[in-house]
Amino acid sequence: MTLHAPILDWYAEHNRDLPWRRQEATPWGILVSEIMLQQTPVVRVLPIWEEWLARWPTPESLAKEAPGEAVRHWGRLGYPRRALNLHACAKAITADFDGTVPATYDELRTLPGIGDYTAAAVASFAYGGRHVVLDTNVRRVLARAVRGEEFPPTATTAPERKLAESLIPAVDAPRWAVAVMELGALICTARAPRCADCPVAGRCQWLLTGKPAHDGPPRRGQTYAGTDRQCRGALLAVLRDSPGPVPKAALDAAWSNAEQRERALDGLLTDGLAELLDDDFYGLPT
DNA sequence: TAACCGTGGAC
DNA sequence: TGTCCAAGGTT
Repeated sequence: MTLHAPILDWYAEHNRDLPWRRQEATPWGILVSEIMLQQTPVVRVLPIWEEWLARWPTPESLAKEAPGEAVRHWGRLGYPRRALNLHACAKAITADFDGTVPATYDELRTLPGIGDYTAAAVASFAYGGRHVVLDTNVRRVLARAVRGEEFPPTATTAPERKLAESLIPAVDAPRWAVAVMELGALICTARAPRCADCPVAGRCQWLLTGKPAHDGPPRRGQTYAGTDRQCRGALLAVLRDSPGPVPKAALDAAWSNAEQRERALDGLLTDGLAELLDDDFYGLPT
């Protein structure tokens, strides 16, 4: 009934050669990758990660920069507060950890923007720690293979955590974690799983019971067009694409709905993603 | 707890 | 074409 050997064997043959998985990857590079990968596909992260590590190869090098530079080079990766978080991580690592990315889960959790998953991932992948690494891929694989359900619960539950904990092998826990994640990313996908290519198809409870459809509450999909988020993105793009501060009129031209525009701008200022400078000019945080 | 926080590709 | 979703975190 064990899933380990088939999944580990499958991973050995089919894993992607991602730069943050290579031997020469540093803990800092791995931390940067994990934050960039939050809710963001690998293919979009790759070029930004390469540029980022070339520009800021250490926490100290990023800590010297204005936070706005981190936001600028974040480009269009999305959720730009992650760029601020990464900059704040760099400053905290430099000030409190002597420039070295901390190795323990608890220390990592003290850093901004690092929650349960990211702390476990960095402690595992950068330092070889033994942790429950529970991301959306792992949750989906376990939901299907073990629980026989198409999708995991909306929020992570104690039984899920307990199950994942029980499956961590005695040796090389990080390899197991990355292998299950990779299986979820490449084979056991959300939309159209490639069960024909799955190494545990013969022991997947969901497949063996006829792939029953998800019967829980509908998975809420949020529209994006016309939302405050889209408006914030449009305003921030103006700031990001300008080498210096821009007049308020430049922001006004980027979004027609004035009420929404002002609300979004206030949000950006509150979040520290933008600053009001002299003469009604706005810019990235300095 | 559920809403909020960007963006673009796949279907 | 619009919907779904991608290595989550914070409030």
